[in-house]
Amino acid sequence: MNNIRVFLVDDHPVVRAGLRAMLGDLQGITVVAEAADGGAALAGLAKLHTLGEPADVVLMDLQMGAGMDGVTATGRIKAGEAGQPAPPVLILTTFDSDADILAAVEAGASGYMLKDAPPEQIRQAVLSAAAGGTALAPEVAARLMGRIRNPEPALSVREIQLLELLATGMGNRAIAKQLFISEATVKTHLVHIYGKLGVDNRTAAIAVAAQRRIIRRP
Amino acid sequence: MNNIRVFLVDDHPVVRAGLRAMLGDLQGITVVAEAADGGAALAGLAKLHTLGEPADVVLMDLQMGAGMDGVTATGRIKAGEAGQPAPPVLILTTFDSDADILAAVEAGASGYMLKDAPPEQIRQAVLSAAAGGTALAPEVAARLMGRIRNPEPALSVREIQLLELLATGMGNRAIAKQLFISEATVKTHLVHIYGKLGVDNRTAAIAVAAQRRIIRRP
DNA sequence: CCTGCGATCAACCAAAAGGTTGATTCCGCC
DNA sequence: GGCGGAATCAACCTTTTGGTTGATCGCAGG
Repeated sequence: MNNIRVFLVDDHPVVRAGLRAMLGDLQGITVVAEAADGGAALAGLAKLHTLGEPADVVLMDLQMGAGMDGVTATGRIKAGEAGQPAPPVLILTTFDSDADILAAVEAGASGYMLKDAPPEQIRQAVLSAAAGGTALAPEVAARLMGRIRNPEPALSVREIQLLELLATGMGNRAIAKQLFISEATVKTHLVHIYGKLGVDNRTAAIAVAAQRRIIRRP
Repeated sequence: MNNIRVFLVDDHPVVRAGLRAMLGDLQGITVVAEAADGGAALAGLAKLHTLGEPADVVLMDLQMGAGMDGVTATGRIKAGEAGQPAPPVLILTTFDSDADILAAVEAGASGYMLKDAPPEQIRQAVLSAAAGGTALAPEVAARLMGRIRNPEPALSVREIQLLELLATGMGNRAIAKQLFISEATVKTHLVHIYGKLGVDNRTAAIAVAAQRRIIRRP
């Protein structure tokens, strides 16, 4: 059986319709179900599973809130159901910030594509993911390559996390609470961040991080 | 002739496909052309015009860069070609910041819808725009109402100037030097800015200002 | 002409952020 | 098994910001 069964997850009906139209026309690919958010996606996946018709690939939009959870949760299905491997998750999103990419890869996504990619690229990514491979948009791949090549200040995941909260205007105290750590630790992280970004205050850190696309700005 | 001729403008092939599928099914609506950016859109509109088959509605995504220009430019067609009215422009975007909405309305858009709106709402908006009416997404309408009820204090030119330097990560001392004023004055301005933006520190001010598009971010 | 507002500055105090030193724990790696 | 890096926290100190009060100047509008 070489018909690839795709599960769409995106909160925009327009985008779902687009993907459906775009992928549905292609022979060998069938869109078997859709969901508007992470919760519905998990329910849908479970249902398909019990029907004995599991999806082969999950195509998921990455939103700040529930998106990431979706990936990790999908991964957890794998752990729970021993014999049945979880479908690979292919992220399809608008932004290409380091923070997003790293988070997605770390959460176990097997691909990261941008929404403005040409249809053919998206199709290829789906095929590749279904075959157990990985698929990165050229822009994303380039960014990752750059990260490894440049011994440039490699920020840790935690530090990027911090940076993101920083950019929302939160004070050290608020950040500490949010991350369940002490203010002292926040300050330590900040000192490290400043050092790595070659900067000496939080505002400049945000400016540099945003410019280097370490964090996203909508 | 009651067949509505729609022109799609969106840089995401996925979204264009979605809209095409979503609107094309509906009787009385035909998607006659598409474009990926403002420039191509203008060229396409002109071409349709010379063919004697002008579009009735332009459905346009609003991107930071060229999107807004597209609306104004479309408006300019109207001014140029005396007898031929320009097609109404319906904005369809992801974000609903005050600045975006205001800018769109000011530029002459005849509608502002959000991409996560249900298909039916989008169809209604297209029909309404084609009929010469306006269409606002409920969320957008609510936001506008809120603005009228309690208008946000406008920042002075000087204050925006400050904000811009602020966003580069400069300290008060540096800003003072740059603007040839004293640190005291910088602080005074900042206090005013914080008040107007409803914020209490510089980082949050930048976040809000950026979100409201009060300052640029490349 | 007077009122209001933007821009400018000063002095002062409280709070937050920045910087340093040092210490602990938990990893992964050679 | 030890080495180094990431993450965590504490105590202490300096600098920067934030917040307040009050004052001067110039210009636009009623």
